[in-house]
Order: sequence, then structure tokens, then C-alpha cells
Amino acid sequence: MTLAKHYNAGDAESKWYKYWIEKGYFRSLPDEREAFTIVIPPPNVTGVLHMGHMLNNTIQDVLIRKARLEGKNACWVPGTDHASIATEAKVVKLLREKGIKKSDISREEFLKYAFEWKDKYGGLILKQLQLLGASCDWERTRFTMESKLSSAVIKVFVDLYKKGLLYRGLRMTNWDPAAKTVLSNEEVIHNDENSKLYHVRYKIEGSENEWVTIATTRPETILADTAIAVHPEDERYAHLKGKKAIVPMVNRVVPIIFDKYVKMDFGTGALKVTPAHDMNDYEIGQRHNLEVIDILEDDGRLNSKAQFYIGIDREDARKQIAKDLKELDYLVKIENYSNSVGRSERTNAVVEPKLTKQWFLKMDKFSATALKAVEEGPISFMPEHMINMYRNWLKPENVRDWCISRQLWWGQQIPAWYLKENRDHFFVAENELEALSIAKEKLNNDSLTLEDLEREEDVVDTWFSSWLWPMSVFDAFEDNEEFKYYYPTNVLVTGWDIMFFWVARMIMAGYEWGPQLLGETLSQKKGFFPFKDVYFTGMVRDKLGRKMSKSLGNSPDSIQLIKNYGADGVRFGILSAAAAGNDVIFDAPFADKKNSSILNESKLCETGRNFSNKLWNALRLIKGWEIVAEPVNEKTTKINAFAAKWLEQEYNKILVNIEENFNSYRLSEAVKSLYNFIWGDFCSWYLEIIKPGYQQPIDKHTLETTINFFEKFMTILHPFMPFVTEEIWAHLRENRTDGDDCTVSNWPKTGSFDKSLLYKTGIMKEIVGAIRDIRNKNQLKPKEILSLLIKDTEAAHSFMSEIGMKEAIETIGYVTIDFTSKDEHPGSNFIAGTEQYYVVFEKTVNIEAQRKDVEEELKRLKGFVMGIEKKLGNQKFVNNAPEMVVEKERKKLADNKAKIQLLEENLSKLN
RNA sequence: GGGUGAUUAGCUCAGUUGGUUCAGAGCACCUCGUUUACACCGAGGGGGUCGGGGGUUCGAAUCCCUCAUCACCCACCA
Repeated sequence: MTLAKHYNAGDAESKWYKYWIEKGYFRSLPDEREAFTIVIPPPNVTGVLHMGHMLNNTIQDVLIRKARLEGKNACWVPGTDHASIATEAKVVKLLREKGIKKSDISREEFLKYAFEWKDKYGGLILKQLQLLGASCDWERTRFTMESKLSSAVIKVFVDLYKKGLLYRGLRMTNWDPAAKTVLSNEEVIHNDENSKLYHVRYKIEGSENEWVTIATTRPETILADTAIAVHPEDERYAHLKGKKAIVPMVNRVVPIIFDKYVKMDFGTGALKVTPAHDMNDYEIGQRHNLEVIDILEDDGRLNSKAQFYIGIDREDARKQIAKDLKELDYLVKIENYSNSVGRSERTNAVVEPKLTKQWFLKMDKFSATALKAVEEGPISFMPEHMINMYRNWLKPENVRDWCISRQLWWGQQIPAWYLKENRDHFFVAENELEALSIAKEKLNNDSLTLEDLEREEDVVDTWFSSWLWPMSVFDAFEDNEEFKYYYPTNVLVTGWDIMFFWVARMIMAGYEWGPQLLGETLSQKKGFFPFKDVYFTGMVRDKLGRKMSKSLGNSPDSIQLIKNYGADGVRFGILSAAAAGNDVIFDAPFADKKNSSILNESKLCETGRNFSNKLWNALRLIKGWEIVAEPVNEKTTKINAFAAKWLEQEYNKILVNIEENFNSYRLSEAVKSLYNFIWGDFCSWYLEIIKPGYQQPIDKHTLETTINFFEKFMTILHPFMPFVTEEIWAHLRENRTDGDDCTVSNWPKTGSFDKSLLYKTGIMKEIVGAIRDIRNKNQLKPKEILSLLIKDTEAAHSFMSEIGMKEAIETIGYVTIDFTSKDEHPGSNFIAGTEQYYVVFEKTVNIEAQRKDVEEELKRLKGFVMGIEKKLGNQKFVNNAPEMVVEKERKKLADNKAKIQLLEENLSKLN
């Protein structure tokens, strides 16, 4: 069979993914093996694969595939998140396009549409993950709003209520006028925006022409003002004590109050107080018993209480009132101003502070637990410094109760029933019958029926279902054996941006319900935290350092990337760019549609693709050899034995290195060192050394050894680049038995390696490099056989006595090696290790250039030696440094002194 | 205002416990090379006083202090 010149990633990918699924390699069921579990951070069900997902999921796949190779019961649970606000907004928009208004249909109808839409278009992202090679157990795919997971949410809600941790309260909340729901603080994104600062004067009551001027960015809220506030120590306003001001236009008489909140040096030092529409004003209002006048509708339009601009959106009203205030001579001036504006993360609408009644979860106990779990173990963060951000967030003074209700339909409806005739009475239960019986008992009224109750309309925050994810995907709340087997999960891989939204809250949930669900004995043994390690990935940013987002259009088309470079190429590219926790600047090739040229292509993915091709061609080389059973000759036997012995040492060394990198989650280091090892040591050195001459055969033993190496390398590379390694595995083991696949091969055990041999081969590389350099500089043909003479010393003989060394250098350097006692030979010379070598040829060499080289090298070495001598002359160093370090310095000194001597001799001959 | 991180080659970034020639990789660049696995290639090369200053140490890219610049998070912003 002849192999194509280039590796065809696309063909291999579709073939192998299908095959793996057929074989059930990703399926996991509890058994006697050690479990290795990862739950996917569920992407939004409506989402499409972007760079962040690719990074995140490639890392998870690497970890899970390695665990699988190690013989663990690897289980990666996939799934999607219902993403309340985002999805509901999308469905509302879609219905509107169809001419259906959300307000015209019932909750049931809406949910029917939403589920239909979700079933049809949702979960695309999971298909895309398969293109990337993600080895999830797809039979375990879960959805946060499916019935079992929803019922877990309900159970948890009721449990928290019973524990007294849930309460309803009237609070200033963040209101999204577009989605018409309340938001948690975390869902509000603050950014500086250009706005205007309006200076408006209010007349003092009972005065002829006395005014007080305030500054505001929101003049439309003047209509809801119920006080003017100044600082108690502000002498400018001391005379206003006890006086009142008249609110422009509405002519409301409001008190002038004194409150330390007011900053004297800001604006005019006088502040209008609008308790209904500003968080701080609300608090001032509480302190001074001010009236709260809410002039906004749920959708952000002004209501009748405003008296003016009724039915007009607040932003339009702002423009109009500015005009009107000017005409009425209340407007003193307008300044340009930049201030922070909060927008809804999901709808981008400007968020309004609004007094609403919501459900809250008390957080003090939870946050203390979550903080302790990371500060004192057992959970560890990678990178470690992420704990600082975590700690900062969970500090008692920074923790606020979690507002968990949302005025939406897409989500789990809160299991609380109100008494219709008096909504101050409500009953929390898993279902309405239970609620009724609680109601009867509480109100001591047996005549109540279901008709008397009505259910809370609100749903819970999406994160109130996600925080159960690592438990609920194993049906933990149904006392499931799988939960006891798989939990706690081994590692969570996620972006640091949802550390608080999600990571902290999963830890809280784990500690809250883990003990009771696992049973005390088991939880003592396994721990009830949801994961042992958290690997925080960085954000993927574009060339300008901007977070990749759909709205900016700066994210490359992931699927196109995979098509261009192969899934393995993309995996390689994104992995090698991403050290844990560091943001990744990803040069997005297709971000700018106008410019999607070769110039823009992502170099790292290209390197990955090239690597796949390199592997493929190494395979082609091996496959092209004609095999003979017997050794070709004694010399090749020696060479090949030497090469194999050496490669074995390098391999053992790289294994240790990779293991260390895995243990500390330095996956980018691991993949890079593998790349260098396979490309450099295996392809450029080993294969070149053992490669038979043109149309020469190779002996069976060498071929088998080589294939054996290649297979091992495919196994350790497999987690990173699953497709190409599987493809090559299949070609290397043509007659393999069923189930003998790279995906389920055995991860090797680390062994020891011979450092002295590695040192010697280092010298060998130096020698060959020097020969090649001399050829280059003297325009000698790369493969013309030259004579290489070695100055006859004991050390030189010892070096060359390594079996196969001499022959290997002869083969790969295209030289014949002999010893010499003479000091002068035509041609050129070099020093490698501490020995003198001569490359013999008749061409005239550029003496001047050579002398310059030697002089420069001498200068460098002399400086270096001087440094070492100084170091060794320092008694403190000799006394304090470890003996090993001192010994190394001594050896360095001796070696380099010998080198200097040789160079000086060489130089004298050049003069 | 509180906090975190970054600053290393032209670019993007590694560098683990302070100690091996530790100053690295990839890309870019320069020279040479194509019937002989791969031009998605091979061989070789140039390029950085590790942001500035100070300190600790026998020894600092690495630890401490300080300054500068940049990024991000939280809070505030009439």
C-alpha cells in the first residue's frame, strides 16, 4: 500500500471518531477500577463552539484520555446548560419574528415553543466538540433543565428553605428592563461610558431667589426626587438647615437633609436623592425616612407617578427633560462626563436599580465553608495564585446574599405557593399537594383547597441549577450508586471568569449536601467536595487583547480552523499557547472576514498540522523499507544498537518530564517537549542514523525496534493529538487484533535513564553539527565523504569506545574517522567536548574568517573561565554551596581550560 | 480606593525548589540544499546586560523593597 505524501486529517478524523464510538471506548460504567471523573462545564444549550470552549475542552480531553490510557475508569460527562436569560431572550426574539408576542401566550405555550426550539437547534455545540475529538461518554449527556436535574433543584430549594437559609425580601435589585427580570450583581457588567452631567437648580422653599444646584447624570429621575442631601460639615450649605427645596416641574417640596455619604468635592456638593432609582439614594432614604416614588415601569418607560413623559422610555425622557429644564431656566449647565454604566450581561440593556421583592439565599455560612475548602484543602487551584481572587471575593465583608429569583419562564419554577387572598402567606414544598397540607396546618384552616393557592411565577437563577451539576449528573439526589462511585470528580477545568458564579457555588453545594447524599462513612473516605483540583484556563483573547466574543466578531470560526489544520493541529496549537491561568492571545485567522488571507493564519495551529504531517512521513519512511531477516552487516548492527540504546534513554527521560508536567498541569510544556523529542530526537537523529542507504534493506530486528518506539510515542502523544496517533498506530500494527487501538493502549511506566550516555550523545550532536557547519562555510557538498581526524588522546579513545558511536557519526556526518597525532591538517578544525577534531579537505579555507571565529570563541571562553575561577576562589562559595555544585564548577573549569588551550594552539597555527 | 497578574529575542510566549552553558521554544529573519519520508522539508546561522533602581545571598530571570508601564478583577462614581 502506498501512502499519500501528506497526512489527510479530515478523513482520519471522521473515520476514527466513528470507530471509537462504535467500540464504546468513551463509555464508562462503575466497576472495580479507580474512577477518573470530569464533568464538563456545560456550555449554553444555544451556544456554538468558540475558542474558549476549544481550549477548555481540549484540556479536559487530554486529561481524560491520559487517565484512560493509564487504565483508570475514565468518565467525562457532557451536557448543556439551559442558560435562563440568554435562551429566553433568544426564544422571545424568535417568536417575535414569527409575529408572536410573549405577553400574548401562556407560560405553558411559551415553554412548549422553547423546548421545541431547544430540541431542534440546541446541543449543536456537543456535535462540534466531537469534531474536536472530545472523548465524552455521550450516553451520559445531561441538560440542566431535564426533569431529573430540575427535581434536584426543587429538592434543594425546599431543603434550604427548611433550614432557614432562604428568605423573601424587598431589596434594591438590578433590573433588566429588556428581559424584565432581576439580575444578580455578577450579571451586571460595568463599563465606562460617555455621558453628560447635568447641573440643575432647585428653588429653596419660601425664598425669593435662593437656589441650590445639584449635579446628576440622570435628570429624568428628578421627577422621583424626595430630598436634597448635603454633607453635614459643608459650610456652603449650612444655612439650608431646616429648609426645604422645590423639585422642578413636579413642584414637590422636599427636605434638605444632611448625610455624610455626600462628597463635598464632587459636583456642586449637593445631591438629589431618588430612593427609588439609585442604590445609595435608597440607603440614604432608609436613614432619613424618605418617601420612595417609583416612576418606572418594568420595561423602563416612565409611569404616571412621574407626571411628565408618561409612557416614554427613560433614555428618551432624559433628552426631553434636559430640553424642558433649559426652557424653564432650571438647567445651569451640562458637562461631558464619563461614568460607569451597568449593563445586563445577557441583553446588554442598561440596568435599573429597582426595589423589588425577591428570593435570597443567605451566604455567610456557605462562603465561609467554600473559602476554607480551598484555603485549607482539600481543593487546590491551578494556578495557585487564583486563590487570592477567590479569597477576595469570599471575604465576609464582600459577600452578599444571593438573589436567586428571576422573572422568567425558562428555568425551574420556584416551588412556593401563595395564599391567593394574602400573598404574605406562602408555603414552600416539592409539590402543590404538600404545599396545601402545609398551608392547612400553618393557617390552621382545613377548608383550604388548591384553588386558594397560586404558585410563585419566578424561576431560579441558572446558577442555582449549575451549582449542583457535579452531583446531579450522577443523579445524586435520587440516592444513586453511580454518584458514590464517581464523586468527587478529579478535576474541574474552567475559565476564571466564572470562579464565583459557578466554582465557588459548586463547592458550597458539595459541602451542603455531600455528606447526607454520600452517607457519612463514604464521605469521610472520599470527601464530599465536588472536585480535587481546579484548573483555571485563561481567557482567549484576540491580537488586541480583547476577549473573544460574538458581538466583536473577533472569534475565529472554530470549525473552519479544524478544517484547515485538522483537529489535532488545532489542539496542538491551542494547547501549546496556553499555560494554566494565563490568557491566550490567539491570532485569529478568520476573525476579520475581509482579511482572511494566508497572512493571517494562525501559526501555532499550522505548526500542529505540520507536526501531524511529520509523523505521517516518518511512518511513510518506515513503511517504505524493504525488510531482510538477517542483519545487513556488522557495522549497521552496531550503529542501530547504539541508536536504539540512546533513544531509549531519551525516551525514559521525556517520560519523567511529561509525568511531572502532567502532575502540575503544565500541559503546554508537556506537548512542547513531546514535539521536540519526536521531531528532533526521533526523526532528525534516530531515523537518520538507522535509515538504510538508498534502496538498501533494513534488518527485521531494527525495524521491529523502531516500530516499537514509534508505537510508544504514539501512546504518549495520543492525549494531545488523538486522531493522527490512532491513524499511525493502525498502520504500524497492520495485523493487530480487535480492540488493539491507540486510544486504549497502555500508558508506559517511567524508568531510569543513563545520564552519561545522554551526555555522550550530546557531544555526538556537537560533532555532527560542527562538521555540517564546516561544510556550509566551505561550500562542501553535504554528502561528500570527508576524513574526520581526532587528536589521539586517552579521552578521545574512551569517547569513541562507546559501541556504535564511531559508526553512527560516520553515517550521519558522512565522514570516515581516524585518530591522528599530528597537529596540522589541510581543511578545518573544531573542538567538541574537550577534544580536537580535524575535517580534512583540499579547498582553500578563509583563514581570516576562521581566525576571527577562534578569537571570538577564545574571548568568550576566557571570560567564562574567569568567572568560574572567581567563584571557586571565593571561600564562601566553596564552603556554603552544596558539594555537587562545587564539583560541577570544578569540572566546568577544567574542561574549559582544556578547550582554551586547544583553541590557542589552533590560533597560533593560523598566524 | 482594595486586589491580582504581567514586563525575557523582531513577534507570541515558556522558564518548576535560587545552583548543569540558564538565558530557552515556536514563528519571523539570513545562508545553503530538492530524482533518494516530509518544502506542511532538511542543514547551518544571526538576534536578548530577563522593564529601571536598590537589597538579601557564595550565587538572582527566579526571593525582598522601590519606581515605571500595561492588563484584569472587586468596590465607588451625583
